[in-house]
Amino acid sequence: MRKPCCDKEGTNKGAWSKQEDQKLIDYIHLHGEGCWRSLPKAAGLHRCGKSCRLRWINYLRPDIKRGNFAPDEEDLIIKLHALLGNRWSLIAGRLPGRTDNEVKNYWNSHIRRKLINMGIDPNNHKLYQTSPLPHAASSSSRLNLDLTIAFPAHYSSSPTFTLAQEDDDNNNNNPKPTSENMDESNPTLLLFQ
DNA sequence: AACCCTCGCAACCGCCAGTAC
DNA sequence: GGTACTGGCGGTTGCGAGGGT
Repeated sequence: MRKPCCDKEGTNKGAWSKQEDQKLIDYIHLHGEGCWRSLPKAAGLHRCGKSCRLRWINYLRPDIKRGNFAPDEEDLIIKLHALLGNRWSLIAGRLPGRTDNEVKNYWNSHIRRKLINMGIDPNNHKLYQTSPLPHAASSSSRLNLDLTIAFPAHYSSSPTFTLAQEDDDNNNNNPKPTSENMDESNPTLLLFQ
């Protein structure tokens, strides 16, 4: 049996207090990131190591960009999601200052709904066969319908843009990156640099 | 004013891959 | 090669805020 990542007894859960944040920041400034399992004890925090890591990565890190996503960031997320699927950490890696959790939340709360309203299946970026909403057909007509994948029209003219892989019918809604298409040298992803 | 509902976001959970022994 | 440990990831949950009735 796998041991739990931490002793659940005596560890705090839920929202972090300012004091806890400060302890974590101070400790990482002094000792750097890493060894999350032993960090809570060393830093005097009654938290799980995983919880500390998450708090630092998603909220306390100094290089985090907070606030609304710019339109170009949103476009990039849509494009990357079409290529990579729900690989949020990879997508976030292409968005400086954004975290995987933030991108994931933004996708689920904003972009996903937006695509659905446009008649686009957010899972595979294809137009719905039968529109889930009455106005979906007219909305989708604003897109370039020549594309199998329904990217915004201004991407369709890019001569360098190619799909990582074709969707083989309905059993592959979230194409996973292969070692080949994850390669920095792959022209598919070079487009986004 | 009180209640209900929806939404956005922070945080948790469980699983998996990599690594050390 | 097998096992244990750790970090990282994606899915999901829970809570607070804000809007509507």
